[in-house]
Amino acid sequence: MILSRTTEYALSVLAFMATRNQKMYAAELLHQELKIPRQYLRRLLTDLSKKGFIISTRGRSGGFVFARDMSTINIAQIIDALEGADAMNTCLLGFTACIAGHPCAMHDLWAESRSKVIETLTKTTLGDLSEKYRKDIVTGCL
Amino acid sequence: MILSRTTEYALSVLAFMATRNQKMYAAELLHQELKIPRQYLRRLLTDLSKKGFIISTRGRSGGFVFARDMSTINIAQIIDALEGADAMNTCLLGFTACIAGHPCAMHDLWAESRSKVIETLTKTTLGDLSEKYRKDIVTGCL
DNA sequence: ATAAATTGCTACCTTTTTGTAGTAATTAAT
DNA sequence: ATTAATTACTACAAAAAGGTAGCAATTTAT
Ligand code: FES
Ligand code: FES
Repeated sequence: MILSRTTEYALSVLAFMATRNQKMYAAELLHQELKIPRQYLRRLLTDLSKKGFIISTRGRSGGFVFARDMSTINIAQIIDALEGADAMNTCLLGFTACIAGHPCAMHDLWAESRSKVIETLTKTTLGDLSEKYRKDIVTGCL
Repeated sequence: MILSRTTEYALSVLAFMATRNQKMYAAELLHQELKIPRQYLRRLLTDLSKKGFIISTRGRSGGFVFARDMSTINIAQIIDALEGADAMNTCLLGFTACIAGHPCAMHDLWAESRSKVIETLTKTTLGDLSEKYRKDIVTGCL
């Protein structure tokens, strides 16, 4: 399962904004480009602005802009903001705590894989995605 | 989020059965040991037996036994059976397909991390967990 | 001023996931 | 045979996630 649909939406939106070289994005545009349900997306965008990733401006010609430089926003931060700080630090076998001092039978192997994933997500910023897009490395839907 | 609660329950149950050296396990025992809601667990156990991981026997002194040798059941198989075959092969940005020929901006990095996780989960069997437990490497709840 | 284009908010609806209750079927012990 | 211990099944309830609708507030263009 990995991520909730809402989190995927958030990543999708922010990655889209990062790769297109446009200052402001209206919800309606994002809705049309990314096919995320209109009203649900509106709520998500408000949420993302409350969480400090983007800034909203109301009124005609309003929309959403990044709140800080894209290179300071990494993927792990976005996931954490939407799924809760340590949604990734859970025990694979579903025990309440996943701590090295009290490991389940999967702990060592799992903790290692997991930390690699987190490392990758942490070192990748929206700025990196932007660069990739400009270098035409990406041919997909985004 | 990573796994649904139900999948965690399944892993927890099967890992428990693998580590204790007992032939048959009644639902009631598993419920008490693992604190999984009684009726929900019952349904899950029936499901796991339909999926070929365990075999159920009804009646007095009935319960659940492994359907095949523990060393032939790996963690990835269990996850796949509960979450759907390629729940792990999704695009991190939520696009419908995640295929190398049509990559999104996250694809390369993500695909690499992901395949390492899958490799770990695939090469770890319930037999491995059992051994670990017997070597007292595990001190946790399991 | 007025209208148009936008976000903010609230209330509701639908679907999926998780959890509960009760009854039927099966087996073993007595 | 009867009872006790177990799984199987069905239907429902509660909670969480995802989605919809409509109106209020704000800003810009005219
Ligand atoms: S305790 Fe289970 S993965 Fe860490
Ligand atoms: S296409 Fe997005 S991760 Fe593969």
